[in-house]
Amino acid sequence: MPELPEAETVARTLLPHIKDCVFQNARLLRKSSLHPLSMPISSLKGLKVVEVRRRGKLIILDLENSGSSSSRIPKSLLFHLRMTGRVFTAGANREQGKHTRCIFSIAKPDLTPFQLFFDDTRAFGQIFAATPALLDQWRFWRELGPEPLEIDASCLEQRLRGSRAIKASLMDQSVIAGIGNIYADESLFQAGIHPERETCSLREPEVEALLAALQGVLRASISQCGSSIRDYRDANGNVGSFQNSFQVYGRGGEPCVKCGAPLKKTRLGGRATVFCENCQK
DNA sequence: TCCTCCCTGTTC
DNA sequence: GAACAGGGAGGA
Repeated sequence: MPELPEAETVARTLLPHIKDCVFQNARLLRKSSLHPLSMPISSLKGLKVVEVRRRGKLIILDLENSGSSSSRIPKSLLFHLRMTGRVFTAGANREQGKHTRCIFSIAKPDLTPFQLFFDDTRAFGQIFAATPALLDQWRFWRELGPEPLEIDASCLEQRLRGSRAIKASLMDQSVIAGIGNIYADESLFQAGIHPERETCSLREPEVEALLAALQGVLRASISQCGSSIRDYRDANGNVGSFQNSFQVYGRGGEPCVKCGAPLKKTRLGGRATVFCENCQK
């Protein structure tokens, strides 16, 4: 389930492959894999990749005109991997797979062209070719919250208003960006906070502990190239290893690493939720 | 604010 | 052959 650390890892591993490469042809194999607000992918032809970065769970390729003519409006290509999306490069001869949704052919000037694949088994992921004006029309983008690794506790406290369950707030991308089910459960456990606590009931030290846990878990996962449950791979096809460090996610019924009591598994907001009733209040 | 749906492979 | 995995859109 690609969340912030996985998107960060894909962006980092993709960059050296495609920096300074120019988009040529593109083939969209499943219409619904293109965001409805997106420009046609053919409009990327002739654009050069100048940067690959991440915002929340989104992977963003910044593009600019490779020639001297035509418009200077910056464009970008965004990937949202959702659960099973994968972005990777392959040789010019690689055939489309069963779950390939889009193929871009790209090349560095005067070098052999190759391909940028977007595969997605469950087809929830989307690509979005955009100008800044188009992105502004996308409500999700407009309302995307701040990066959790760049905020302080007072900022988080301000954003955690209202009476919702804290886990629902953490996973709300307009509150903070990039947190999904795995890192919400893991950070709440580390901070000793019950996932159903109302956000407005959290005291200042608890918010500080929560942010510290969140940032610690995200940084640790990034340093281990993310978590691979089954589908996730980086741009080189490698798995991450943070799944070996999970303390609660996917461990319902197993003993708590802190107190030994069996971890409780419930559903919260339609999502599987695992926590320790002893350690999380 | 909460629920259902989208989608497909895996597990029970 | 049903349950489950789950981010976000859209509706109740």
